[in-house]
Amino acid sequence: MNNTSRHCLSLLTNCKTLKTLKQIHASLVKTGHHSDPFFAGKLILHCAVTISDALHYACRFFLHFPKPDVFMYNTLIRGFSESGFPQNSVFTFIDMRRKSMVPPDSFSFAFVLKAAANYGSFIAGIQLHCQALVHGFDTHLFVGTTLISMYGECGSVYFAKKVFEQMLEPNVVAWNAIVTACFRCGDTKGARKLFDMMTFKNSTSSNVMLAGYAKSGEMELARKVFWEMKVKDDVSWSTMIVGFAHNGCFDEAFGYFRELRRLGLRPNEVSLTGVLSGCAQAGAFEFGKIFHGFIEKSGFNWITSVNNALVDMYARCGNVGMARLVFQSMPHKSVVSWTSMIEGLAMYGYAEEAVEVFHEMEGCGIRPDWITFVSLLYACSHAGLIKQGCSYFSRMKDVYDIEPTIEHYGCMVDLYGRAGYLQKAYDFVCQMPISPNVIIWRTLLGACSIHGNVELGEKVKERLSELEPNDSGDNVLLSNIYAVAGKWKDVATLRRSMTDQKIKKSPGWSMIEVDRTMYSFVAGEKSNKTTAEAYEKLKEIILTLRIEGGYVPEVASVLHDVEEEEKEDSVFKHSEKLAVAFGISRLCKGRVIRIVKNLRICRDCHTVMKLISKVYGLKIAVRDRSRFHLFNDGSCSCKDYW
DNA sequence: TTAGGGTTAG
Repeated sequence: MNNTSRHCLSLLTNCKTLKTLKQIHASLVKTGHHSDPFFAGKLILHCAVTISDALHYACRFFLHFPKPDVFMYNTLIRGFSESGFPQNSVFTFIDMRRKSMVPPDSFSFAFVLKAAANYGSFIAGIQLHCQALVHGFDTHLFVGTTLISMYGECGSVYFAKKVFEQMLEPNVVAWNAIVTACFRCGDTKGARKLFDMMTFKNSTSSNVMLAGYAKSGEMELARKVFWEMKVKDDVSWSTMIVGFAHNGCFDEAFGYFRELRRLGLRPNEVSLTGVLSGCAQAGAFEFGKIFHGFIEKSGFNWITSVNNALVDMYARCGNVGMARLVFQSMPHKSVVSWTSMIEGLAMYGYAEEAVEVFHEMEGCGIRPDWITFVSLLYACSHAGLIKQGCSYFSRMKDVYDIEPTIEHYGCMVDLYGRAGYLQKAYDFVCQMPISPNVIIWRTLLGACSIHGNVELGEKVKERLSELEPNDSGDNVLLSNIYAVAGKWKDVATLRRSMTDQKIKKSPGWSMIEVDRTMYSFVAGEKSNKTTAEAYEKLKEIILTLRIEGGYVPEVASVLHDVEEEEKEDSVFKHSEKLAVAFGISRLCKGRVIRIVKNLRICRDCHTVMKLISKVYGLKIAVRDRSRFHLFNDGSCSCKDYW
């Protein structure tokens, strides 16, 4: 290789943007390197794999190339697969064999099988398996392992085991692959059996077990394997931390993170995104801030995934301003960063801002993906932007060629339903090209509950009962619809049938962080000291609100047909009221009160929060199951539309 | 070629 060639190669390797890539391409043409498959292959590799928005450039270049070799084909197959177009990988593989008569090598199979695994296509996978048989690659170590992993992803542990059994001398990687496949297909016992049978294990083998147990929610078994491991690498630690966070064990996640630091080990970006995700789910703002400080100090603040997790954490912990600051200071923003910001703003009802961010994103040349549109439509539905919502729904298909998924349809049902166009929402569901799932019907039932439509509510509940007969939430929603309409007989019948079928209402809980401890309150629970303290404070607050704020309890949605006074008593037990009372009693003045709740906030609690914010001059952030409510000076950021 | 992470409608 001469100096010019070496220079071209180094330019290609360091190229980061499509613009410089085009310049390098031009210089390759000048020097005559462009028709050399080696350089052409490298060029495509960088277009397709390294630079996110340059795949189309790679395709154009590839199509005009006179005789692409197997390396070029493999690169394009890999590029399609890694950029989220797995079907195109398969088409390219077929083209390679049929049109160009280029025989595939082991890499071609490995890449294309990974693509088939990515979109979980068992049919494509089995056809590729046949091809591998024809070319004699099925017992090849690399290809065999990818086949096992593909069958695992496609849910066929039977075929995965068959491939494994036919391998002549499976190495530790193949063993790890078959254990992973068992876990993916839910065969936890099979995975354990194979793990115990392994004569040689590497650190990945144990990490596979940790990940498998963590994904099946078996954290105790994961913990056992973890502490039995002689050498724990950073993947082992991050698997545990993330595993705990995903299984709702936030204290454990934070504990393992602390232990990791106590041992003098440096956490990696995966552990950090894991703990941040834990903070986001739990609403642990103070913890989140500590991790942010650590991230700044230890230089993780240039990593996009860590910043994305920070944006999400701040948004979900009630501080969308900080989420914005982190977002603005990010050195590089991916589609996930933009989507997280849109989603964050949408949760607060700041739909106009969310739409603005979306247009800014388009202006930067970032292509939105299907999740971006879910967030954007969510923003519109939660703020009553019906026209815009409809227009983005069609824009998604017409401009970006993104096929709407059940999630997008769900947003549209919510958009119409929440705004009161119940018949339109119902017709929309009936005309959907995808068959509606429980969530779609539940969204519609929720809308019927907001707008008090008994007739449609009953019709929708019937459909829900066919799909999921024993859901407590659905029964409670219908019961509320009856209660608001004053149909106490129907309420009683429904509640009797719930008792008969042993359907229990899931209790409402709220959490609040005080002095870096998370306190949780459950509706009606009076067993401990903190709850007693909260009840005492709440009594005093309610009295103040009655005198100074003119508060009258809204008890319409209380289930039973009982006396008004009893109904009042029942709404005073709501967990978010207890949490806010506890916050007022314990937190120093001037601090924002942040509450996380598992159910939707009720109308009476919403009123109380608004009044507290005015009478006590406090800012309160309540995250309910679906969105944020920021109470300040007597009003809420949701503009009472939720 | 095997293991860990961020955004997903109610």
